[in-house]
Amino acid sequence: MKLWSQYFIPTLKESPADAEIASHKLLIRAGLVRKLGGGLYTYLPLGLRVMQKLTQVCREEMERAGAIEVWMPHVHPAEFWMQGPRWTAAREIMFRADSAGDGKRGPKEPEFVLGPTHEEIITPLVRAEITSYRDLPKNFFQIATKFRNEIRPRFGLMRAKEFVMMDAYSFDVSDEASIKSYLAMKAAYEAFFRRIGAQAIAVEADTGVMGGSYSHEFMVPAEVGDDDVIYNEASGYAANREKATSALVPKELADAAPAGTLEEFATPGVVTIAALEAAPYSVPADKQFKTLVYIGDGKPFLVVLRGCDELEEAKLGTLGFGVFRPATAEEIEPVMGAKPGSLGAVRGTIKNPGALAGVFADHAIRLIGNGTTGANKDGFHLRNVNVTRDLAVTKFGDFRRVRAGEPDVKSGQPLQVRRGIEVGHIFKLGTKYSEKFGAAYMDDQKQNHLMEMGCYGIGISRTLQAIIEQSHDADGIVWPWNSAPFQVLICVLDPQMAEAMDLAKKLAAAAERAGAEVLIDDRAERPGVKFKDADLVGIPLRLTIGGKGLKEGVIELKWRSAKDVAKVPVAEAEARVAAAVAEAQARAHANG
RNA sequence: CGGGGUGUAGCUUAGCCUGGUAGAGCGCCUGCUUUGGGAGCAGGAGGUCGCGAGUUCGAAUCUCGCCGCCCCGACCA
Repeated sequence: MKLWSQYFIPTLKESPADAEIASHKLLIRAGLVRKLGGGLYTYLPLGLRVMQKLTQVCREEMERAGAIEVWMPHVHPAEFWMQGPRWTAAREIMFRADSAGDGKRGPKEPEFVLGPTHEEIITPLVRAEITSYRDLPKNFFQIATKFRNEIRPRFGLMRAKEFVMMDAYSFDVSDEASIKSYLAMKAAYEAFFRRIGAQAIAVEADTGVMGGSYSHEFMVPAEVGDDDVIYNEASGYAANREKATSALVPKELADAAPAGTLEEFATPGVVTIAALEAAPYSVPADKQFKTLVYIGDGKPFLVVLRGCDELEEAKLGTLGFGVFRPATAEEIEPVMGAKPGSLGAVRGTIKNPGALAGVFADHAIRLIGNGTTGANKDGFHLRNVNVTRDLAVTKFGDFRRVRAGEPDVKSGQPLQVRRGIEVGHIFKLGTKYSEKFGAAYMDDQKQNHLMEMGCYGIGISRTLQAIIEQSHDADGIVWPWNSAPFQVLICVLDPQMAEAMDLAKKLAAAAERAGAEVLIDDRAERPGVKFKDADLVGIPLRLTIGGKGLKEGVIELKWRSAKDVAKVPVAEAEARVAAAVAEAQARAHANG
């Protein structure tokens, strides 16, 4: 039991100017956190209590799923990362942790980095400690601070430079066993989000810089989310924007027979899809080929899409390049023979085809049949371009961005799009890291094999804010029972009345015996202030003890999530409070 | 890193265009009154106007540079 007057809950009437979204404003106004700098926050007592709640539920669910808790350093010798498979890609987001001196001691390359995640640390550990199939499977997790030098921290805790994450790493003897671990974690995640009262859904996701074979993201639907979820409610299909695909191109699509002769025509000044759509050319965007030049690991490659489609850059990750980026105009001309706007992938028109690492075409261009593309000659295009006959395609793939309304691959019904906050992510990694670090085990036939890995993350601090985003009203936060910093708030309107305070303490004890945590508002404030703060802070169950009520022999019982107020006779109050707590716990247990 | 915005008391801000005493509300302190949905009156403390140059007799205000913060884009839990 805590007394508000002795505790520290600095609430604010007005929102700070730098908060835009509801959950960010409420985090500050309800006194949960304070900002130190961009993406850096101090957790005040109330914020810390919520964090501890989430952490504990997370720990319980991980352990229930068979994972084992460890604690790894946050300062990593950089050589672990240099030995790993993603140093080039990951180093930009890592803080370096050299001496804070004036640079005389500081080497050019970092000696230490702050850990953004821990694959590079856990894999060498397991390599050294586990060598027999008898010791597998193993799944290690920790709940700790992560450091990422985010280019743009956002929305309070939503994307911070320093944040709390649960990260877990599974090691298995085989692909099948690894899938089992993966599914166990997926179930544990679902249990975790259910218990803390967050509505999170699992969606198929891209593996990104993590590498590996497949993954799911856990998304909390919210308008302010950073990610688009593409889904169809009926079929159950759900994927994030980077991964989403559709049945736009039928599987059995027969390529049209070549039609017409390849023909060059002058298009002076035309360098955009839109300009070619306009008169006098009038070529619809879905009959144009869009040719993009990228640089992958230093070598240029082409991506061909329909003129009406957008490239989903993340999908280029499937091509196997370590890093890739759009080519500059200066890089393009020597390879292609023309400036951007007149490019094409027609055989024989590319100036220096030998320089290319490949020509990758989106499946959807097969829908074009007879189309138009750049001639690799400034001011000229080619018409009657046929995919199979004319284009120098190395490989077809899915590179386009899916749009709402396209047919779902599962049901053929239209796909929908909504925004979401990514609160968790699970990856089946395969042997990407175990191979790099030599994490192998010996089987019962004395054969050595690489371990099959998985890695799993939950953004605990981000989840905290996502809950607020999902559960608030005009007056403040509405905490789910299991996430609340306290479950019961006792508002004593006349704290100078000994009778009122005595009753408050008795009720607090009853609520505590029933398993709740109690905060008593004993401040010498007017009732209006206390009620406003109570709504703002959002503790699920509020008991009000006032001089007026006591004269009538009643106290009030009110749920934060409901409007109605129940008057309870003082004589029955202890029993009623205990029953209310028990009921809330049962409800929280049943549906989160 | 590119684009846009912004910086005045602990918080929210006015003043800046058109240079001349830095103002309000909330919060805080003292007193009196009030006491069931962010009270009233009276008194008070609190400011290098983000930092640095420049223009000027004089700069919160005009000019230049830097920095912080916020929003949009790429990345992520």
